[in-house]
Amino acid sequence: MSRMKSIEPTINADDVAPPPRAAQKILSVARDLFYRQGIRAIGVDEIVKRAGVTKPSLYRSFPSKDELAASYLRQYDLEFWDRFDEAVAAHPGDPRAQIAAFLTRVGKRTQKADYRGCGMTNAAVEYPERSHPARIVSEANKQELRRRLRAMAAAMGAADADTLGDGLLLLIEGAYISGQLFGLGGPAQSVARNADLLIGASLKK
Amino acid sequence: MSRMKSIEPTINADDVAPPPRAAQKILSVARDLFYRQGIRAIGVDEIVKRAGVTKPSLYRSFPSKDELAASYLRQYDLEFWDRFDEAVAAHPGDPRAQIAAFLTRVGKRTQKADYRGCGMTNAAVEYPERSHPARIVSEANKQELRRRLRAMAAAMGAADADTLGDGLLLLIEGAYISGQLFGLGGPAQSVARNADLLIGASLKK
DNA sequence: TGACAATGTTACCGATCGGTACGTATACAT
DNA sequence: ATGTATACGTACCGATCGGTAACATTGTCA
Repeated sequence: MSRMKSIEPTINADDVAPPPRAAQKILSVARDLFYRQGIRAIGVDEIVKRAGVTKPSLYRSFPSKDELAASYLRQYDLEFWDRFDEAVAAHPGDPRAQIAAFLTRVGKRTQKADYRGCGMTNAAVEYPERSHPARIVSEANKQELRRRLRAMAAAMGAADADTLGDGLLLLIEGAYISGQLFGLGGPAQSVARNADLLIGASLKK
Repeated sequence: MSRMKSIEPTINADDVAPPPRAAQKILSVARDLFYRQGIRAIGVDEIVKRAGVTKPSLYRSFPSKDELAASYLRQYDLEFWDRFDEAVAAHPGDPRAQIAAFLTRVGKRTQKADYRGCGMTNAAVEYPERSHPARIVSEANKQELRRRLRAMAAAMGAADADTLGDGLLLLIEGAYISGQLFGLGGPAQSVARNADLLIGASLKK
């Protein structure tokens, strides 16, 4: 009720977005809290408090907390593939360089102070049940990542493309976890170098 | 520390400080539930119910749920190094074979139906706060693992031992996570093969 | 047997969990 | 103005969270 700042003369001309303003704010806050603290660690009360809204607003835009978590991960999925495709686009037709570019960036990100790993991976750890909405999004993302890594390994001319693709996936997941386990100076900073060594050892002679 | 399992029916000569029977049962049940479902997902009520005891029994043996979780991880730590040292002892003086033996077993375990990854790693994901009792145990375990892997890499004669040791750690953590993310047929089954390729590529020529 | 300590039990605490019934404020078309 | 639809807020729900006070039972010694 202390919303006395109606200095604005008429209606806001810029905010023409049809989806409820509250939903966007809620998702934005939830994304931040879920990633940094974990999904189970954050209650809906804290989300709505920090978003400056109330609970019914949350439940009008999202059917449940679990679905809100799934929405957070769907957004995370989009941003993940943006980053991935950015590395791919930077080196057309050169999958080895594409991997190197992607992993160099991953390695750098893991060295940042507030790094908390991969939101997808973390969610899967928090929710082992296969049917959980958040986990379904997470599993789909990882399946697709595996598919693409194997395809890139094949394009590199690996002797055993599936094994190399899976090896790269193991290194990536290891970097995500190690990045949040060890802080600065952790093993994750060497992920690009190790991946390149593994690739070199996996190509057809 | 009186590690003899005496069969004497008389007084317990070895077990000088008899840990309460209830405490053992509680820890056993907690270990199972924490590992399979996650620590945050399990309440103390469920633990005591399944253990056939009541809550005060739990809180007389453990100061808090967080400390119970830490105790679970301390036990996990012991069993982990048992498995690790078993692989080491199987191939004296041959660190490359030791790693191969350990990772072959890890790869096999990840293919079991109820595999839920590494309890240490999972706990660290669940509790990002550095000061949490469970996370402290987890971090110590991982630091030690890193130290030993780097030492083994050096013993193998790696060109860059620290990088290889860290690469092996990334593969291992990746296997833990991938094992629970993808079920059967996941990337984790190739961890030993990929590790061997990486080792081969990292030795001094 | 009696004394004592360890262990187990009943019943309860305040706080927080995810979720909802229901009334209110605002915008726009008629 | 008035109807109508939509967005938002107040107040509350039962269940469960981790944790505890007070009491009953048990086993082990002298």
